[in-house]
Amino acid sequence: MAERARTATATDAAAAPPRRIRRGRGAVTLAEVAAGAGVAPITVSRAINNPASVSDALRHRIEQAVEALGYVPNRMAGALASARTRVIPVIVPSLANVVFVEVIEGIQETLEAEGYQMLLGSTGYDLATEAALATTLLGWAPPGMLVAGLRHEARTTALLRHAGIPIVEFMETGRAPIDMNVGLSHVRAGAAMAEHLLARGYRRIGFVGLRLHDDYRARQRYDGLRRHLAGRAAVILFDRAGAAGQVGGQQAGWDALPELLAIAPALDALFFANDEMAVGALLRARRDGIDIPGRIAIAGFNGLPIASLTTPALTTIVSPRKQIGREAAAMLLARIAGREPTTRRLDVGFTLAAGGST
Amino acid sequence: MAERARTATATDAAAAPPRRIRRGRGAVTLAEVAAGAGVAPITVSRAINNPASVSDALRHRIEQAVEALGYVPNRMAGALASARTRVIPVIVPSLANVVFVEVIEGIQETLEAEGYQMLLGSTGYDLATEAALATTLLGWAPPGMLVAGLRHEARTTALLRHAGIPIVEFMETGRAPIDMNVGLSHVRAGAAMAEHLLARGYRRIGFVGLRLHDDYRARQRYDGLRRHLAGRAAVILFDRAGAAGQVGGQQAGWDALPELLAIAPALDALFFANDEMAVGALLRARRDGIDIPGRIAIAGFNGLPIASLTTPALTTIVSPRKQIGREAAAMLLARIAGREPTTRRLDVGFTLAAGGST
DNA sequence: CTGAAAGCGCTTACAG
DNA sequence: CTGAAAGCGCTTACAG
Repeated sequence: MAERARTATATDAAAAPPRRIRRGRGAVTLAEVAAGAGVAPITVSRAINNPASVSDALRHRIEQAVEALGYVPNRMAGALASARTRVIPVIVPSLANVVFVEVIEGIQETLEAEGYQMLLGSTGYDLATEAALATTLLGWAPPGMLVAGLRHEARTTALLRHAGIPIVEFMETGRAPIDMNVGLSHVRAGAAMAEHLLARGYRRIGFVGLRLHDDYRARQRYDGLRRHLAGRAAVILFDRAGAAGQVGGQQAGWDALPELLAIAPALDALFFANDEMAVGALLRARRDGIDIPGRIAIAGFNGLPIASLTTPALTTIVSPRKQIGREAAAMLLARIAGREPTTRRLDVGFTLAAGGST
Repeated sequence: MAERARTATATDAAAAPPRRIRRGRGAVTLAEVAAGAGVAPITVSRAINNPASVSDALRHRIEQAVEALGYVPNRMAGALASARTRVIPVIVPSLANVVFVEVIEGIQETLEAEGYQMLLGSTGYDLATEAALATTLLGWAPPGMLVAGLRHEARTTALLRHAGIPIVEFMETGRAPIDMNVGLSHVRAGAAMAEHLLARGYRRIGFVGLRLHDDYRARQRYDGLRRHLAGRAAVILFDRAGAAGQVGGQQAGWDALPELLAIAPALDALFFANDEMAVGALLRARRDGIDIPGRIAIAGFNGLPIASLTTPALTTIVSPRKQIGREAAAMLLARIAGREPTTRRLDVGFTLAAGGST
């Protein structure tokens, strides 16, 4: 066997176990393994994909040849021939946002357990990029697809709707999904925070976002807040600019606090679009000696671990991010396997964690 | 044209622009587009991949057919036939760590600009998983590959070394790479912090890591610290346990501070393995009224934005993470294009940002 | 500028 | 349990 292996890879000087994988035109092929083991290619294919279907003797010879030649099956050829891939594309707006990363972890975990691989694409919050990405990714003939959000360009929606594969849109609930949906209601989350702030006596409330034009889920939280407060408290919206691709947003919160206090000194509470901004504001308050919540209350959204470590602890809304990922992937896998999931639209809900900051 | 298109997709009831993409056995193929446009398949291929090589008239007819049928090219078939893919695998230990995410952003940015796509794999800090992942990913016959770190199982190293494609190992410098390398010296980073702490008069120094068994780059920083302090200051290593997959590590730093002060009250400085832990310790100190740096100095590693927002500001070592990603991708693309990069081993360095916490 | 033929590296049926 | 033939959906040469 070793003899044959060496012959097959003549350019390899003193090859022992060190394999020679020649990729592109030139990689070790199934046919070469078959020749090495003295069997037909289809038998090698079976030995690899369904070992039980091949006799022990042949399987052993084939395994040796695979080892000796350093054979790595060409997945594209396999996928093309079988019309089956185990790679599932996942489209998210950004990796710079911890929230998506945690959802992705939940997805990855679930997919991996079933032998699927994740192909990650990031749009940079741009719907045109999303459309292009969706097209490219569909070109890999995936068995299903996961996309963040329910809002897309019309062509993206049309493309996915007619792709003939299961699709899960994850993050928020709301409008009708292309196919399936897992998430939470950001409108209700905003309303929940409104209720909390009202209950604690705040009546002049500012909502502070970062590049809200891109972040429509934050806008939904604002909408929920505004509607719930209507007639009961005053609301102001602040849309902060900020470096694109900025990780976190602490700096934005840090910068915002003194400016907003100067512009609107009568405000008694600030609901930030996310915990990073809220933490940045808390840190600024700490440095400048601004009393929280005495001078002004501060709340965030997401429920990041750091929220419970600040002084005072940050009031925030905890979203079950990893669960969203797991449920979305599970729903998709069920449909890929031909099973009908328990539900095609899942609202995972949220919880409000009240801290000392409000 | 529309007439023919409709004929080709007979199952499609009242198809106007809404395409019908039938994937797997059944997707619209290049051949169907060719039939629709009344040309040979190869002409459609050219019209798509090299529009200039086809006459305006034909190109126009083909574009219409593509549009009408909702044709999405099958990338696997294309890649198999041309032995060329534009998908580049990137292997990292974790996405839960901001540091890798930022490197990934740099990579993605650079790859995307050249029309390449990233296939992300995460190992969960497990080298056996890394080996499996590398094998699978090579099966997609990529033109090159990016892998975090210089330490792998022997089989992974052998596999990649003989894959016959350019490989960049990124994050740290040190031992000889499989092919190319971009990163910084974590040993020198540890030594730099040692020098800083010595200069500020600290002589009893603790290094605090989280699951150091997995995080060998943190161990390298500790080694640099220890060696540089040898004979000049006392050093103690604390290896904290912590939930796997924990995002951040603030909780670990929060928990560690009081415990370490109780166990080793004579310590005068703590160098944490990363900024998250250090920030957690700072927040704990804030809550418990522990004077930083009066009672004990605190330093971190990474240079996250939050480091400059704490009170006192956190002393840390800033790693150019996005640059690492950009340089690694650029180096790889150069080699894929047949150009020799300026260098095959790049040390991007680091800077020490001294804050009030030391 | 356009096309007929062969082939990329596998797997699916169909036979034995 | 094993194999010969055909084909997955494209692109590469080679011709005109």
